[in-house]
Amino acid sequence: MVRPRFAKLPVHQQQTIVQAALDEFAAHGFRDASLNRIIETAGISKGSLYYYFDDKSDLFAYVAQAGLGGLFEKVGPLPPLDAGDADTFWSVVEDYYLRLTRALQASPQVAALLRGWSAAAKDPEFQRATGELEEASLPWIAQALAAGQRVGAVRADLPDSLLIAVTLGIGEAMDVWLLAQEPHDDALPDVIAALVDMLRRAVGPGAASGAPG
Amino acid sequence: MVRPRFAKLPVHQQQTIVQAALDEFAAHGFRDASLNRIIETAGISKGSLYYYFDDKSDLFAYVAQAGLGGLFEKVGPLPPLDAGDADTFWSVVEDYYLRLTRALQASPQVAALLRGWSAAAKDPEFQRATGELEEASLPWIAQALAAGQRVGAVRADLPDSLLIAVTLGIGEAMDVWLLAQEPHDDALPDVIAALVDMLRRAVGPGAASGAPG
DNA sequence: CCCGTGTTAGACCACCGGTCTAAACTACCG
DNA sequence: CGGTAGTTTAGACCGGTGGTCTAACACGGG
Repeated sequence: MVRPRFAKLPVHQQQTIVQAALDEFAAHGFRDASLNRIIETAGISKGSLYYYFDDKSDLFAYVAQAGLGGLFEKVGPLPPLDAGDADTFWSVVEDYYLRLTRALQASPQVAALLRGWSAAAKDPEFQRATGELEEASLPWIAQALAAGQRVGAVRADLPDSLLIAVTLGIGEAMDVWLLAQEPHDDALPDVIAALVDMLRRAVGPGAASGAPG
Repeated sequence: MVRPRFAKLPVHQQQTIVQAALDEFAAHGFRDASLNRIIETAGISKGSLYYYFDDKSDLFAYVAQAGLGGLFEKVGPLPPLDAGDADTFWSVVEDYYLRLTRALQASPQVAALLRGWSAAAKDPEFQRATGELEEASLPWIAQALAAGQRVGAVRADLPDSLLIAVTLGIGEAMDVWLLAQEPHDDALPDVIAALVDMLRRAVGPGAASGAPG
């Protein structure tokens, strides 16, 4: 995190570097991205890169943060989730998820970046750098679930950590599956609805099981 | 796949190599495992290793196959899933999942191996070597889902690929969460029941949603 | 002019997975 | 027993990686 220096660079040079890194990370993922290729594309030396960034993870974190920032700027903030009843909660989730998906489809490089993220997320050194981002998103999801519980849209009979884990797991499965599909834009709302409904079934209240607990 | 040669080695030397590789892969995952450390631990030269195995992935595939073989030997084969009704299907799944989890808890190294597997599964070169194993397990899950659909235990209104993706996602989330918990062995059945119930809610038939489609 | 500070270039390091060749070992055959 | 063909081993070597370090450069102020 030596980025104060980086901010003092001329903007177009910042953009050159960030763009080169984004290209490389999006194309090859975190681990297979090559710093040598990045500096070659950006036209800077290795010394300069390490003058502005701590290491590879730091660079990735910066690029990812920039990408995510642009994304959420387009999507807008998440509306309050506990303003209505359970149905409202889930329709807000569905709507927001749809907008997020559309934004991601419009920014395929950012989407590729995030895909590579989950692929490398187990790397401990990688976690250290992106920890802030993940710590920012994990309570985010915890808060959403808590809001859901407040309006009776999310079950409260299981540990929070389990609900979070399953939500993340389903979310990742959805993302992977969505990315593998061709984007039939007109069919997307129905698909998203089905996906969110699956999540609702899993983490919503009410039993689907016929077997006695 | 040069392993015919490997089979001709004295058994204890095979074990030495496989054990060294298992230790390394379990400790560091696929990508961060070092062949140099493996050959140092096993006391062989790099030339020898590459005389018996094509490359890193090949070695991993062999070790993983051995580990999985031992695991399923302990757990036994999956009972037929389409012999009864929907409740039977899900109770068989639950029972088998419980046994698998217990076996994994008894073989933490194999568990670590599998964890590292899913982490590196996106690596294309890695896929090539473990392709046989994955191709053996992926239709496995597809067949299980198909059997569930036959007895009305699994919904049929969504694409198979989506059901598979979500099942895998929930499964991985369960695994991750289970691994993060201390193994209270007596509470495990209830936990597994809750997890399988979540899966059943998501991919089972019947609507949990109150919102109109 | 000179100096100090901020910046850059790129040689260098240890390590990686993988290749290759020459030596060593083994086994068979005359 | 000697020679030889085939198998196995050792480890130097290759291009690449992320990361370090130092010497040079640019440049503003006294």
